[in-house]
Amino acid sequence: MKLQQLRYIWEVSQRGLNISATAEALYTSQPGVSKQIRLLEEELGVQIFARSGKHLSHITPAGQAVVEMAGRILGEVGNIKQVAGEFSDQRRGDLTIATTHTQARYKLPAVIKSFIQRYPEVSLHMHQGSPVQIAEQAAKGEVDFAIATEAMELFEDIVMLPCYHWNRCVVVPKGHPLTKIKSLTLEAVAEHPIVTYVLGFTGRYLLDDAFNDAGLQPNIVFTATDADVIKTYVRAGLGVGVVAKMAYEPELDKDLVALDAGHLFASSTAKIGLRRNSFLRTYMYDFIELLAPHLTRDAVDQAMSLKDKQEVEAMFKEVELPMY
Amino acid sequence: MKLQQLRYIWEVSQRGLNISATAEALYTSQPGVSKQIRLLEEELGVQIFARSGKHLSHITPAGQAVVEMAGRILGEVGNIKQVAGEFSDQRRGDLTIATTHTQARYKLPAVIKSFIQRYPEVSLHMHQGSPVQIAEQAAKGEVDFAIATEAMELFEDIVMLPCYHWNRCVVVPKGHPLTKIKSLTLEAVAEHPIVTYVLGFTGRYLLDDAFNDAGLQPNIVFTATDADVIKTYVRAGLGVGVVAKMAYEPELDKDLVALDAGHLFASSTAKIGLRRNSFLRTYMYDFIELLAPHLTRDAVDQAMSLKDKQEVEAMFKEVELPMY
DNA sequence: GTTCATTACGGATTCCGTAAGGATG
DNA sequence: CATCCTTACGGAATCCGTAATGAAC
Repeated sequence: MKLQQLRYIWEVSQRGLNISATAEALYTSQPGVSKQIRLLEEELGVQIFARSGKHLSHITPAGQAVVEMAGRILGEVGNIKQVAGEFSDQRRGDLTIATTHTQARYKLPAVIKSFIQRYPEVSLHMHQGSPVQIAEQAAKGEVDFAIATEAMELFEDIVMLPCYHWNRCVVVPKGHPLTKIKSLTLEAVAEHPIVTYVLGFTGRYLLDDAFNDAGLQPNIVFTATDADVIKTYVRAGLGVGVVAKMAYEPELDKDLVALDAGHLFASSTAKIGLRRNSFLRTYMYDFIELLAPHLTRDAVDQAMSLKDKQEVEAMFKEVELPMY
Repeated sequence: MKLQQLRYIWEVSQRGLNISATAEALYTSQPGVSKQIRLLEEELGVQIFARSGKHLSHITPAGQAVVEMAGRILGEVGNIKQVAGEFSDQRRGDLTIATTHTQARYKLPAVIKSFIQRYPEVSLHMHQGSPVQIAEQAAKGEVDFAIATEAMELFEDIVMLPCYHWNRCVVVPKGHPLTKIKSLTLEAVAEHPIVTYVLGFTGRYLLDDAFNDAGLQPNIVFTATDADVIKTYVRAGLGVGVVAKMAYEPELDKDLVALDAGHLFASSTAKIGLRRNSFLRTYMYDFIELLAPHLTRDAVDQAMSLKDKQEVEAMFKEVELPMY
């Protein structure tokens, strides 16, 4: 049995049982992968993948179990490398973060600026994607962190730590009728066409909930995955925008007015997702603490050692998170 | 990084940092081991073992962490093999048990007889040793089970499941003065020279405790690690024997008399020790259940998933174990 | 002086990539 | 017919064992 064979079956299982795609992703030849898998199956005396003719059709029950254990092994191998890196040079290494537009664009720049000042030799990689993609990458160990507001609860292997709350504002062009009202209400907002996030992004569902609960049927004329696009269409006069408050930048958005809507919608919580049982480098702990000062090294370690998500939630129940 | 390299550093760390001994134990050449370790260290960029000249002097902190993770990886590799064996043929495989003389000689024969009837194709290996050796073998994964009365609590990675209680009897030659008393007391026993187990074996410490608590100073003239030897010296007239009740065999020991001493000493509990996180074959579950009927597959799985020994103890608190 | 780890080197094995073949949908 | 897995084969890299060297206790 070889580590590479385990890596092959793991990757194949993660890529829809496609050996060709796996070989390409691992920068090797496809017959090589095919052969090593076969060798492993022979050594173990069980089929891992069921073939229909020359195509892989599904994973056998035995394969299911083996692949799962292979995943754990590969995780530990990654940990060994991390530990080795940590001991060989505290200041060097890689940090790979997957996050959504909202975080990448409005919240993370400041954090990253501090971080690269402190760790100039760590090479930083950012992956942007949808909440589901992000969480998946973290669950598979492709990235060190996932930072998002939603979807991370879908993966069992992820520990989610709450970072901060945030809420929304309504952005309108200067002089818009809504700027004339003294206190903003859902009813007032619902009278105008609305431009906001796509479902599954940036807490969109909380917005729908609020209107539903108030018995209102808002006219959502346009949805986008990020606030930059939304603001563009608000400028074009398509409607009023509902975006994260932190997406309003006074400097750049002088032509728009932001009306606080924190009292209209339930607040969302941005979380950082870490793969369970992963070893964290010192600079990773420091990054987390820069992002969310209450997440000290000790707090992170403690949360990672808990068994289920409910215990983690309970652990942070009393903590006062900042609101943006 | 290769699995063999991990196996090498793991074995070296377990064998007092002796590469030669490790190479021999793994049936390979010592320069080969030396080289692979060096290659791994180069790849990881950290020293795992500190050298003083040409001797390994100690494990570095980094090495400590790496070796620990290597151990987990090797454990999972073993599990993969077990799973594969389970799926390829339910009836074939290996079962390796480490146990003490008392269990091997008096309790296990019946269990094993049933077992080999049910699983004639499983090849059975028994390792006999001291309680500490046994527990260590189980902790390292060298054997599937450890069965003993003591010492297993010393290893963090072992889950101990209580199997049955047992207590002691006093064996004397026919016609011995003790056979004349109507109810046996500690005081009566203490008046004679005693032959019993050595410390660390078969609950010897409970025997000392009982005499101490009664303020008695017994005259222990001979100790052995097993009851066969003890009985031999009782026959020779050296003294009265204190042995496990199950060690008295009416058929074979017709020349001796066993006097029940269950009321004089606290009872001991024989336990089976399993390595945490290990995958068990179906026949292993069946073996355990033959040994201790209350340890069903579900009960074992449940106990294995518990975090610490105290929880396991609590789980079996209410269970009535047989007494031998 | 014995034990023990490293270096050097040659043979065998293993691994990997290219090219060709056959099955599937 | 395009996709995809398997087999076949040759070159390269790796691994392993023997022998020799050198340091430590």
